[in-house]
Amino acid sequence: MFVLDYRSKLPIYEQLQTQMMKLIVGGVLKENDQLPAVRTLAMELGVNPNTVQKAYAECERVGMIVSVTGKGSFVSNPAISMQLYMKEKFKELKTLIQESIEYGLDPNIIINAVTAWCEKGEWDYDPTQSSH
Amino acid sequence: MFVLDYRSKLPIYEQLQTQMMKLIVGGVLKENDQLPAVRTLAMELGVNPNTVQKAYAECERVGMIVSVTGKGSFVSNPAISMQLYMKEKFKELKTLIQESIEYGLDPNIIINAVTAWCEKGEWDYDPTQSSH
DNA sequence: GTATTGTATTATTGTAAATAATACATTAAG
DNA sequence: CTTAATGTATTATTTACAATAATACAATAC
Repeated sequence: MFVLDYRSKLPIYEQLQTQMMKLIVGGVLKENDQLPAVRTLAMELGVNPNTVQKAYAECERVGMIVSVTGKGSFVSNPAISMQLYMKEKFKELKTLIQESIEYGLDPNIIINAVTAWCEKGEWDYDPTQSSH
Repeated sequence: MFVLDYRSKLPIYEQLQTQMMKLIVGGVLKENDQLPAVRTLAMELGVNPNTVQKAYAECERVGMIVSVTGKGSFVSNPAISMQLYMKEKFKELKTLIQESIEYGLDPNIIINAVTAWCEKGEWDYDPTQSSH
């Protein structure tokens, strides 16, 4: 269910957190689906229960899951999670674009690239190649 | 010349590296401009020479500066650095957009947002608000 | 030859992630 | 009510790495 990269600079708990959020937003995990118990998942992944708990806690903090002592952890409303995810992604996107423009990238080239990628599905489009 | 945030999660040497690359790509530093000596900059910033050296080494690794023992460190061709920067930024941008779409964001909404931001300068535009 | 510069090495310190080992709290099941 | 399973919290330890400190070496300019 989860894939960990121990060589990554990203902490394990962040990797877990990110992947879990993606599963929720991507619809793989449905509303009220029960997540593996902290100890169970820790066993499966070969990590410490505290590490899994940290990931679960962060997911709950942003409202993507709900954890209840004695019962377990459950996926909350996917629509709301999707909203959270969208907001986050658009924030990242805006920051990246602002920084790019601030340091000299041509806004029109950015629009052309994004359009080619999103509208025409031309994922091979490379704005740094003059052939376009 | 450089501003360090000691509370940041980013290591000092990465902050230095990033800021130096921006100065080069942004045209503040011209071709063949000599950078401060490792020891000098370390003194000015109140950090260890090794930390500065690490930042310089990384800038040289990607070809943005050239360091010569006994002479100093110098800005290399800004056009090439800009190319490198553009390639990197567009790679990040594509990855972010692909991931966003993969997990449900509407490609048209992305295009609209990017267009509003880049073409119209409407940095307040929020694609997650229905008022638009 | 001396000073300045970049580079390399070794040891030490500080911080944070991750682990380990428990303990406590709540819920479900019997 | 007892037991098991669950989430949560705490403390100590280990580990990794950034950063420092103190040198040493290498190449260049004067």
